[in-house]
Amino acid sequence: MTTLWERSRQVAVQAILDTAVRLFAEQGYEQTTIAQIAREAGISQRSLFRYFGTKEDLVCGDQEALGNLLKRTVEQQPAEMSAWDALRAGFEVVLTANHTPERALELSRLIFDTPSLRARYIEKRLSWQAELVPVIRARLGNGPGRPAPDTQARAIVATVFACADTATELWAGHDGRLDLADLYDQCLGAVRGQG
Amino acid sequence: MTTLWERSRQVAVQAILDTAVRLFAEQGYEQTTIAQIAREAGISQRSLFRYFGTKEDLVCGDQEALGNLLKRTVEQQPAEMSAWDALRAGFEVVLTANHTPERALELSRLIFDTPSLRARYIEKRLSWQAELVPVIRARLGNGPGRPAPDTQARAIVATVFACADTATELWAGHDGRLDLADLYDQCLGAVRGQG
DNA sequence: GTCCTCCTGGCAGTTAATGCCAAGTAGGCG
DNA sequence: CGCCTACTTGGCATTAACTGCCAGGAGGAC
Repeated sequence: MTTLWERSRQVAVQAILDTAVRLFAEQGYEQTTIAQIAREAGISQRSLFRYFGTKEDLVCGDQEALGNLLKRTVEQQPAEMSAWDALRAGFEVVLTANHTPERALELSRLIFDTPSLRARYIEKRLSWQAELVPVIRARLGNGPGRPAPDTQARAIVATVFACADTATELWAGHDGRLDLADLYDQCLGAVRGQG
Repeated sequence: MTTLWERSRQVAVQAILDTAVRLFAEQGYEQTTIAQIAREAGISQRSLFRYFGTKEDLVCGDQEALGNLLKRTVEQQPAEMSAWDALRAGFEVVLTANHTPERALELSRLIFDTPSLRARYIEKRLSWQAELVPVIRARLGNGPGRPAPDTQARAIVATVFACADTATELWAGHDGRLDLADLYDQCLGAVRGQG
């Protein structure tokens, strides 16, 4: 039940999203105004702000869902798997669940080329990081002479995200011709010594 | 020559900065308007925007200088020093050059607690990263079977910044009672295996 | 049909930020 | 000292992202 509203809402969201991404690609993010997107999507400016709280959410909005997916996937990895491998597995799942590669490439380029978008994107990712820290901490063995588990977990999560980000940037810079998972492994290998 | 203008400019900048930081600490960043800062600092709103291009620059403004300092310091490390050690040395210099610890703590907390500020801070950080990549690449030995130097350099720089950020967040969370350089080493150690 | 609920659109208002122009001030020069 | 030039300052208008408020319309239960 309560389906028609939700369905038309989904349709509206998709129409707005398509319009926005098209306009951003055509004339750039900063040069595109909310008024223009609303006009071309056939919706009022006021309602657009109800669907997407901010202009940046038009690009980074569905990151929320990906964050949850990542967390759930990492949690479900076997307990004997190391923190690094569990995160790697989560990253892999998120990659395949993303969008079509073309769309993902378009969005990645938009984000990496627009400072304010990139900042916003990372801001969202920081909240995933925070949520992942306890999950990773639970997976760490408390070896002797190691830093506090919290510090350790935070550092590991931050590093994994930094490498994922770097890999994505390289991937977008090469127009998606390289394999993203490969790039991720290379980045992590460069950091952890041939990992 | 051209001293009186520069001197009074310095005075004005400092007065604005003090007013702004005080107001931010008192009532929060979002709740403080540019108009209020300008009024209390005895300057017109228009001139305030000439000194500081954006509201966020009132907090993150001098990060620019720190970025340059970091880059120069890393460049000047002996050629035989590893990329990791050179970055570590640069980080150390930046730490001591920062501000008084109290001021640094206050600013760090403000940044970490205010999403838009944190986003802006990361944006600045990303531009340092980009500038540091060629410096680090020049320092990498082209061992066999390694990833492309560019990938390697980007990954290393991103990781170092991720650890520095994590350490700063932990430091601010503990009210500055822990040693920041220690935290940085712990983070990097957790990532690189007892580094 | 009636009522209730939720969504939508318009309108006004706030805030950050930018361009423009007139007025003021420092400093060099006769 | 008086003048001219260079540069700064402040007020005004404007834009763009948001937000609150309120009237009106479209589902859905009875």
